[in-house]
Amino acid sequence: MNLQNTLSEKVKQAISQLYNTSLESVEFQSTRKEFEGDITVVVFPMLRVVKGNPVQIGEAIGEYLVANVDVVIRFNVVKGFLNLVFSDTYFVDFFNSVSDFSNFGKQTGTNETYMVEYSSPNTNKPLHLGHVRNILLGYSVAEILKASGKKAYKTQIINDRGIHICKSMLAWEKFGNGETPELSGLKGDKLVGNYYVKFDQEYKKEVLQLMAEGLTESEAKIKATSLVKAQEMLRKWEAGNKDVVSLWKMMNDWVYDGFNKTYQSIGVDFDTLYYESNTYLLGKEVIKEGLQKEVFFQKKDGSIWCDLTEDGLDEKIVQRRDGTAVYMTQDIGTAIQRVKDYQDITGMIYTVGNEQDYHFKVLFLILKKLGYQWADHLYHLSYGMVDLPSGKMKSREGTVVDADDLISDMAKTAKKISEELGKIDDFTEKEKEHLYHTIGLGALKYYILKVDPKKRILFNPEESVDFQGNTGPFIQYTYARIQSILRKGELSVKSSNLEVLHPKEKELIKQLQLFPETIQQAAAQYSPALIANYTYELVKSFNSFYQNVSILGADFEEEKSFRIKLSRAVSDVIKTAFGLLGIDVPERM
RNA sequence: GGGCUCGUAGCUCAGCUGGAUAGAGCACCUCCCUUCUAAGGAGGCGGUCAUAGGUUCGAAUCCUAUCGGGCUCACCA
Repeated sequence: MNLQNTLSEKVKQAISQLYNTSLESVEFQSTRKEFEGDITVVVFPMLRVVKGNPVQIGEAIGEYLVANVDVVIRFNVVKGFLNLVFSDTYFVDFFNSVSDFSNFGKQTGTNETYMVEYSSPNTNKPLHLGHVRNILLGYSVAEILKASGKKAYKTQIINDRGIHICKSMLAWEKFGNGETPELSGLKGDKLVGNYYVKFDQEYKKEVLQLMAEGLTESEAKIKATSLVKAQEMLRKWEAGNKDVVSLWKMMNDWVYDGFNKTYQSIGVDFDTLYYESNTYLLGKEVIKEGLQKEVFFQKKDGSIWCDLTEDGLDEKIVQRRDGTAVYMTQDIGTAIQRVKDYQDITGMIYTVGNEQDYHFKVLFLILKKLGYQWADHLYHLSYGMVDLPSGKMKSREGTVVDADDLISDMAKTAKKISEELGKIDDFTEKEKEHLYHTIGLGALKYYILKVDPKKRILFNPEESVDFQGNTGPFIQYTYARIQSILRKGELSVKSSNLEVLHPKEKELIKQLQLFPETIQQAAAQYSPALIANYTYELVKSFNSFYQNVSILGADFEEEKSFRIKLSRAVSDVIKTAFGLLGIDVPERM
């Protein structure tokens, strides 16, 4: 039982003894820094059951708590706020009770298992900044779930099939002259992406040509030869045409090779993969089943629908009149397939942009109507677009920010700043490159993850490489500084029995105490931002401590030892927290 | 037009289930490197929490309306 629950019980006792009525719950909040105290009881809500002056009630409860709870040593009442002061030994005891902070805050073992889907790119072009936000969010949420005691499978569904890849294939056949990643030295995804662009250029030319010949724009767009050929190619693919399929395999393999390099560079991974080419036909049996269960209904023309008007939504088609599946059908089938593949799944998280909010609302509702228990634990991890100061990113207009370029740019900036500071001149070139990558990536990841996923991000390249204040590198830097302290101050292991703490020490310990709770909250809300902001607060507390009390030069051995241990605890928590965000921390920088 | 979502300092963002005088960072100004990494610290400047109503002891937070930005309303994926 934690202290807050104990206090809550004691306050209820106080109320029943002093006023002879019972209280349902007690409201706590952290004490504002301009007042003395470690936690605050809000008296106002009690006025419903206890008649009287809030200040007097506060005083009475305060006296009761000081008399009956050891850790409460003083109190003061301001208006309706009862501020309680804890003894320093309470904080020392808490600190000593954790022998090792390296896994502090992480829970193990509940029986919940989530499948977290993220990234899920199309295979016709390289990953860009939009994917980066998706990837960072998905990976981080999976890590946070694991830290909160749940099991998580990371997956992605690779959209490897469809007209888009056929376009790249067609352009490669026509203009490629047998170019391969090996021959050209290009990353596979970049190479395939180039042909997609090539296709679009050709296509546009043809459309203009046709319009010059007198067709309307919409006619021309349909009749352009390139497009017709691409559609033909897709039909051949669906029919299993050997040549088309083998070309498709070859080019997709190039792309996977490129994607894997990018994933590796970002530092994310997957436990299992799904390919649309294997899943796009799933779901049709479920439609039959749903018809029987009357979850769906059939219109006169033969098309099949789900009526969601009672739930405030529209009717949604799940099968075309020609009997073919739509996107929704596929998603229904894939969800069910996943639970067949991994039978311990209790819920699923889909990391997909907010333009699909409606789609997922409908999908989840349909799955629920079909009666799957796990349908109650589906979550659309929806996130806003990433815009540039110049406006939206559009792949066709070439205004996208390429993921690989972005990462290397961030590393370059890190290099520039590091070189100016000159603290790592003794590093080897290889060590330096590694560090620049760590810092640049840390800046990028933190910049994106600290923002609430729902909000759109205005990606300002200059700001994202800011290394001061609430940024990844600043936190990494603090971590590195602590490692330096630990290297210099040999740690005497004797336990500390200090009875008096410096206010800054107390502040730090309070901050550390919040970590487990923060992880749980972040997991419940699927919010890496919560972890990011917590870490920043912790670092600020540490810096304030660091600047205001001497660590290595403490007067007594015991004090010195305590402060070094405290610093180590802070760095352990930073490392854990950043691990949840997928950010590495360097030993030196 | 219907639905969803966002609107907090000049800029980028926090603000937990309603609670005390709304918080950080950047930018601008003042101090602090002979001491453990100054990518730092201490302080100052800066707000009608989009607007108007409502709910109550109390609203940035909840409700309603309005304004503004974004997304979405395909037998596309």
